[in-house]
Amino acid sequence: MEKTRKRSKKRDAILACICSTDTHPSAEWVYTRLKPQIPNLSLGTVYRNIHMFLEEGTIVSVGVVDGLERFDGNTEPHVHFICEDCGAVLDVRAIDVPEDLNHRAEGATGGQVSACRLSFTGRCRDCASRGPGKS
Amino acid sequence: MEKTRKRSKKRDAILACICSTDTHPSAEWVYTRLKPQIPNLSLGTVYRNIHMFLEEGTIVSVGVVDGLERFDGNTEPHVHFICEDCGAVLDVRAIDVPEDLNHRAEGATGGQVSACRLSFTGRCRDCASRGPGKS
DNA sequence: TTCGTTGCAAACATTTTGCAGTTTC
DNA sequence: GAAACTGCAAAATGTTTGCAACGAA
Repeated sequence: MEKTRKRSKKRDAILACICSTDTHPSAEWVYTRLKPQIPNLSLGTVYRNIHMFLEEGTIVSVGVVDGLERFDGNTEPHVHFICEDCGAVLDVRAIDVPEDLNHRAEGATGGQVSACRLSFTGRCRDCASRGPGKS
Repeated sequence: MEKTRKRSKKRDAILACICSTDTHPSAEWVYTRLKPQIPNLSLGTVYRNIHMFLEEGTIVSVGVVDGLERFDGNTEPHVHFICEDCGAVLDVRAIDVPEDLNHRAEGATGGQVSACRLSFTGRCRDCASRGPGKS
């Protein structure tokens, strides 16, 4: 018994919001951004829909940064840079994920690989240029 | 004014616990494992010390899996496999992180790279062999 | 004796969930 | 009209923190 899915304006808006930014937003970010346009939006709805998108593969999780899970509407495998200072998540287009890596990982582990994540952590250019101030 | 650090048996035990396993444990896992030997250990202490180890670079974070942050006493850069089914985090020794990647990332982003993380997600061998049952 | 460390419990922050009302088909 | 979707608030979860007692230097 499959669960039929109905359309909803809020769902459309949430997905559009995630896909129209390169900030790799968190649920709260999406909520805050949509709230002015959709005053009766609730945070629970954002979480519920994001979870749906993840399940169906429409979006992807970039991981948890400073306690907040971050998402990406770009489901193509690509490399990320995560700033430890400001929490920014940036795409690194100059480096790409080696093609055969997933297969090699399956061979090495004997498991099934569904995704590969390659990311760097450090201080982004803006934070680095603000001087060596640690935090 | 530097903060001098005093020795503590609990701290030693926590670090030893993390370094003596390849399960990439969570704070709670460490707590549960040490509790029988150290009955008056408290979870807050585990968190506090883990945070200390992270700061000084004695251990490393592997990321958040199923809402739990996981740690690794092996600070050498290496590849991980994360099972979506059972939450296991495994080392993938057959694949290694390309050497010059951090430098290339710095060049590409203009920032300072402190670490690189390469990980696969999927179903581990044990879970995969249990048949295609989704969850 | 000094100051870092700890237990304990309360505080926090993020995410999930139950339910009653609303929207979509 | 049935079933999915949503707002709301309460609950659940993982982590942090304040404070008084404790332990190492």
